[in-house]
Amino acid sequence: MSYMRYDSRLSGVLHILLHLAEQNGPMTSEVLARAMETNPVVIRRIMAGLRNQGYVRSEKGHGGGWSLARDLSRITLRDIYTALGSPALLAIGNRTESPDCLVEQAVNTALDRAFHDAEALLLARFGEVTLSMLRAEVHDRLATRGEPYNHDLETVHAS
Amino acid sequence: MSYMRYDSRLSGVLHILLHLAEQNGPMTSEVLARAMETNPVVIRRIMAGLRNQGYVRSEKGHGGGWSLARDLSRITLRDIYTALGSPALLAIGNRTESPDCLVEQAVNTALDRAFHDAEALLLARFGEVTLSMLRAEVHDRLATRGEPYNHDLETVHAS
DNA sequence: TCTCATGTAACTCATGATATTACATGAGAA
DNA sequence: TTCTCATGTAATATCATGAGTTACATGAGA
Repeated sequence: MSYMRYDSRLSGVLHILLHLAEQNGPMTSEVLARAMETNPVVIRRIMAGLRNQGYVRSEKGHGGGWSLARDLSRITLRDIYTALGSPALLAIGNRTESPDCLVEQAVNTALDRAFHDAEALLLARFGEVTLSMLRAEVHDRLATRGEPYNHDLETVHAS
Repeated sequence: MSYMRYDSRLSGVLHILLHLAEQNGPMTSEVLARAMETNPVVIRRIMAGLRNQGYVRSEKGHGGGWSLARDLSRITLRDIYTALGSPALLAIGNRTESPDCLVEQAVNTALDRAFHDAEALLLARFGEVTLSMLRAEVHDRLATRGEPYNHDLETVHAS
């Protein structure tokens, strides 16, 4: 498997949650991992965080797996981002935290302003979008295409 | 040396350029590397890019080193960012580029909008700030403090 | 009690950024 | 000319991190 230069967990988790929403029963880490082309343990690790925040449920044993614990209209992208532990948003930053050098202080101040505003913008955008909006968009696209309804994860993500 | 979780080259280079501006003659990679707590070769690699874009000059031999090749008022943070090869700004991104799955398409579209706007904001901010503005800020801070003038890199960055 | 599924610790592996080594090139001083 | 200083750059090594993997424990249902 090739490695990402950036963190794609948010993208991956949203994908999983939307598939769960179109599903009757729970889905196993095994199945989700195949679809996401990763390892079941990785799925469990990520989903464990969401479960602790009350977004999903997990059940052991026969017929067990992962399912949604809350209505999609009450979950924003920002909620999920936070539930993932608020990973770093920016790939660039200052060389040092609180330098003695005045020159460096000036550089840091200028860059920090820009960094802070960009992060605030991202978070604000994330906060405006609920998962139910994304689901609606999926249904719109399906309707536009006029294709038969198929949300089945195994079929869609067949390798 | 401890490692950064993000790219701090922009921050480092700006710092170097502002110190060069307060300097009479050229400064060697050796001296700059000590101040930036890195290796002279790293300095040369980074500065080589800036030289090719016409922002700095390098001279070999006795009395050689790095010096500015353009007025600070004609260099924006964005210029330097670009000269560094426009490194990635965001630390998060989509799992896949152009997925077949409609659900993933919807997720990507939503996230991409936010990502794009945040990047545009950052670049716009970078474009508004010239290095001469930063130098002015340094001088303001010095004046406010009422301290004696000292831009000497070796002194300020004494370990 | 057997199987399935999650829970989690421990470990391995791949990658990319940075650092280091080594040597070539060119400029000025002696 | 020759010595020293400084950049130019290829090749290599190091290190932090994220992701993947293995192994085994726990608990639920058939």
